[in-house]
Amino acid sequence: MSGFQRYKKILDLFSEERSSWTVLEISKSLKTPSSTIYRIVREMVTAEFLESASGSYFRLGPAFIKFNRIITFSDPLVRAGQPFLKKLANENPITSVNVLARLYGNNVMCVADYKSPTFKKNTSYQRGKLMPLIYGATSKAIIMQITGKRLENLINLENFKSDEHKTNFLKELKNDRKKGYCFTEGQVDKGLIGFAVSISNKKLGIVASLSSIFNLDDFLLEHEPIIYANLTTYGLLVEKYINEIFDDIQKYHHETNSIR
Amino acid sequence: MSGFQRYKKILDLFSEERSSWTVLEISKSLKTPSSTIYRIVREMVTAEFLESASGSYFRLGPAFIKFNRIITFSDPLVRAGQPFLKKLANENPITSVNVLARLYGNNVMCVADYKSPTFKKNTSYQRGKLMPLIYGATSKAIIMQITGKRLENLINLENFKSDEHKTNFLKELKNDRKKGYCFTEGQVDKGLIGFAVSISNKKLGIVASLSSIFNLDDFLLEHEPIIYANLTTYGLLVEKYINEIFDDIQKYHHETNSIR
DNA sequence: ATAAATTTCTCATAAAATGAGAATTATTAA
DNA sequence: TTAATAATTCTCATTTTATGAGAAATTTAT
Repeated sequence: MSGFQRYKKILDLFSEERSSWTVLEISKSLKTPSSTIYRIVREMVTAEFLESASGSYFRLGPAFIKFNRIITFSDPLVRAGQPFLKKLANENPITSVNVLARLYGNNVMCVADYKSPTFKKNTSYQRGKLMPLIYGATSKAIIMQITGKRLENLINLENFKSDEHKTNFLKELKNDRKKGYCFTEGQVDKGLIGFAVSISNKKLGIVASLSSIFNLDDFLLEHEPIIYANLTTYGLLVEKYINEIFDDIQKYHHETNSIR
Repeated sequence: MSGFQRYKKILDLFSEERSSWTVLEISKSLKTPSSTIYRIVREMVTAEFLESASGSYFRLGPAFIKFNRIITFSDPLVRAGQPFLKKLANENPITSVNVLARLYGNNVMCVADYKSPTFKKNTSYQRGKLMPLIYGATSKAIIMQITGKRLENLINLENFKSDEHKTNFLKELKNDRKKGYCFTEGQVDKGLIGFAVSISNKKLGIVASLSSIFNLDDFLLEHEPIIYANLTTYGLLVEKYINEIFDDIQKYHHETNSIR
């Protein structure tokens, strides 16, 4: 264990299911002497990446809330897209969950979501949640932007049920790429359907998607054109705003650099 | 620079105002050779605490979104209080921002907020935001729970305008402690007033507050009793739920320990 | 295609992390 | 309160890792 890994390994123990750990538990889990873990944990508490809770338990610290906030208020994709999610929800013909997701390393992560107040079911689409790479329209509208070697690498990390499954997936991807949008049914959550369009910005290295998720029960065929129209319109708007934000950032850096 | 500090110092450069940095900029700013920074940044990108953006810029990475999510879904205070903020907003006689904040190290941080849809002004009360320790009802309802040496230490970190200011603050604190709630006017944002009650849980080491912020212009004296009644009721409810969550956690750890 | 900027690599040296166990401090129970 | 136990910090010799200067390679811009 060395470098940042030393700290990362500890943080990675914390999850929704298990959000507090004692030093001894960490020590056992990582097979590392407790005197070492005590030292490391103390460091991380000082840095506010962990905080000591009751008993001798430790929890994730406030640093994550702080930095998350900075991202929310400065990430180009979130800044550009967040305000449109609610509008999209309001203009959709039926109650929906609307999601901005992007490729982060080898994962798709939801970075912003807005659920209509009337949407009842709990969904897997929530900010911060990692999504499966090969299931759901949200992810497909992201993967379909990737080609060549990069696509191959990503795909190879996934567990397909069979070779046929894989071939089919790639075929669908090609089709979706032509159509410019994705549709899936029940791939992530039972009883839900998803529609998605791609969002990207080369200069900022953003590979993302905008999607609307509906209850299958609410859905009628006549809704489809409106849904696609909405997604396409807002998708383009988001891209436009990302560009504007990019220009702002450029300008800002230019200024601060010339001042220096 | 050693240990976690090495990484923390880099992360601390990132802010809402300046959310992307090049290695060279970091290197200059921290007065550390760029070959060293390149190595460290690479590590952090691998760990998803940073991500490379356009040009040669780096941004905060997805790890923060992920861990923030884990906190949101597992932090006892957030879990217990979040669902009540909207209810509180709906029951308040006038449009409001409702806030859960807690003491984190030597800072007060907002950990959840709900703004009535009709509330127009932008406020400083947003999840993840660090609040001034000695201004605003939100913070006072937190500080007033602290006594003795700990209070002295906290207070000594603050810049009071004068000795009188400090004495007054401590006097007010005593008063508020007796009354059981706090009120301030325009201390954090001009034109806004705040009401707050304390929330705490010794076993979990939580020192927090629940507060409602209103436009001064909307406020009438007759609203006051309702506001206090709401805050008190919901404050107690939140504490009750924190206790229940605590019991759940205890039970969970008991189970996982005995299985092991 | 060339120049410039960015990033990685190498390696000797300096610095820091490690872990066993002792010492101290908190917590719990009698 | 006291005794017992658990949690945390400390110490230090040893091992491991980080450092930084500059060369080399790669990427990006002209």
